[in-house]
Amino acid sequence: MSSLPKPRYHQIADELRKEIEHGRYEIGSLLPTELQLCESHAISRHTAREALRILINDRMVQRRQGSGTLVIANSRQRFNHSISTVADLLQYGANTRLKIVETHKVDADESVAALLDCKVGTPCIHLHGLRSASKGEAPFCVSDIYRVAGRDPLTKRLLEVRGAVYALIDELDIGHIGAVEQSMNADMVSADDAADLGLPKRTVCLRIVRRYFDTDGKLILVAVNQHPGPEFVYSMSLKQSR
Amino acid sequence: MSSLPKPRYHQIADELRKEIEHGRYEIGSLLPTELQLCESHAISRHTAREALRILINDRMVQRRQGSGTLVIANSRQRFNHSISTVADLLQYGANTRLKIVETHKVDADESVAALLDCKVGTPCIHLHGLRSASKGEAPFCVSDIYRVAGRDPLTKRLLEVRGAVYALIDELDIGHIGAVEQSMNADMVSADDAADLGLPKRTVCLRIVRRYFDTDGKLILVAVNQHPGPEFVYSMSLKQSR
DNA sequence: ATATAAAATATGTCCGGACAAATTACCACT
DNA sequence: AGTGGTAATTTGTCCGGACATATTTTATAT
Repeated sequence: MSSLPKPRYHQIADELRKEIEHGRYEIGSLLPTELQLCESHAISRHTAREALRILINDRMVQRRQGSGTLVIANSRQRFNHSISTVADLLQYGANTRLKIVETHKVDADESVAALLDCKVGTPCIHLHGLRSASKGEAPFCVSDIYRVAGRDPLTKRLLEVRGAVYALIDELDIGHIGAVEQSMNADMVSADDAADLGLPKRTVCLRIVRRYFDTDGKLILVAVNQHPGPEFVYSMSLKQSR
Repeated sequence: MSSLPKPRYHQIADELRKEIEHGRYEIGSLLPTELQLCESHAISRHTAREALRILINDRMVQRRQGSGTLVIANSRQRFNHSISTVADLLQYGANTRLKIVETHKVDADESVAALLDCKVGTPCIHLHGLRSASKGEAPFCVSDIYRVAGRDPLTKRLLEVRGAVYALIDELDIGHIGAVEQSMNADMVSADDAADLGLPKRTVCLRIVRRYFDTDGKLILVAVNQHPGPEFVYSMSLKQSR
């Protein structure tokens, strides 16, 4: 399927990236000019610019008219080292109580399709729950869990979930988690969720989306957690990299 | 200063973005083809493609060969903010432009005292600024920087800051950063800050508070960054611990 | 009515050109 | 040595063209 060679500009970008990573071009130094790249690689100026644009998108270089292409990082600025681990995350999950309120199959609308990286209309399962510190305590978080539906045992188990779970990943034998991608943004709690939590309608929340991947990098499920109010603070320490 | 007209492709991207935001093109629908844009705006195919590329970078559209340009979001999805080491943070700072709007001495009230871990009434300095991707672009973040005032050279340098800085830590010779503590919560943008950013009053924001410590663990300064809107997403990867 | 093949459509890759704008380098003058 | 002006260099904007590739639509066959 992808037996075709990469586009030329991709190859050149990869080459330049490697050279930067291996110290041929240090941070603060200039890459070859467009014209030099055209000459050294027998390409058009357009192709040279496309290659450099990839490095801009990687946040490895900055370009300035009249000046040149400055190296500002020596590796792709994409996903970076964790500041926490999957084990930490699983421990957090085990220390709180998730009450599953609703479970059903849905056909993915745009937002669910975006979460699960699948096509609109794909059959999915959706678990809706409330998380609290322990039984009897007021919930502090609304959780929505999504997975592409299949005929696999895990989908079946998720559809059968009732009541409270403490360690979702463990109790449902979800399998070995290879990695988790986590993203956060601020938004408003939806009207339904505000009602579930006994909150006014226009309540801000910190929304944390976690995508769980297995050891082969395949997406297992996505969990969307909404923590209402400015009082919920997510803290972490950044280490000095060495 | 920026009396020059914007490049044509920027204008067309802005126009298309507004049309998407106002519902002319719904999520899931197709934008005009390249050829249609060329005809309706009397531009070359190259310029049409540059305009659409801006919308790709905004994460508002996806393009597929043979198919067209699909709307996937109805507002700008601001770039992912992925920081997990001190070096990442310094790099991020160098890649964006902080325009210092206001600098003055204050006596710490309760909230500033809590930030700086000092007593109420302690003399402090406060820098207020706006952060944007580059000169001429709309600010996407309000920054407030605090430090306990002393007779030290750094306090003096901070009080003398004017205009734009790109790498605050480096340009002001702030010294060696040993660690950074970072916390996040969701809140509302203050009325003053909303006005600075040209936003409605009741706009949610992701507030990120960073406390910078030197290598001896002493607090250097605190920066409070407010990123308005649900479009700003902070992401990170969690690794499986070994 | 359904399946398959062919044609049309829409974006992707890559070439070339020209002029504009910003920065750097160089030179002349004080 | 410092300053100002000019020229050279480098990237940015925008035009045009051609062919390749992927998707959608249409036509044809069963």
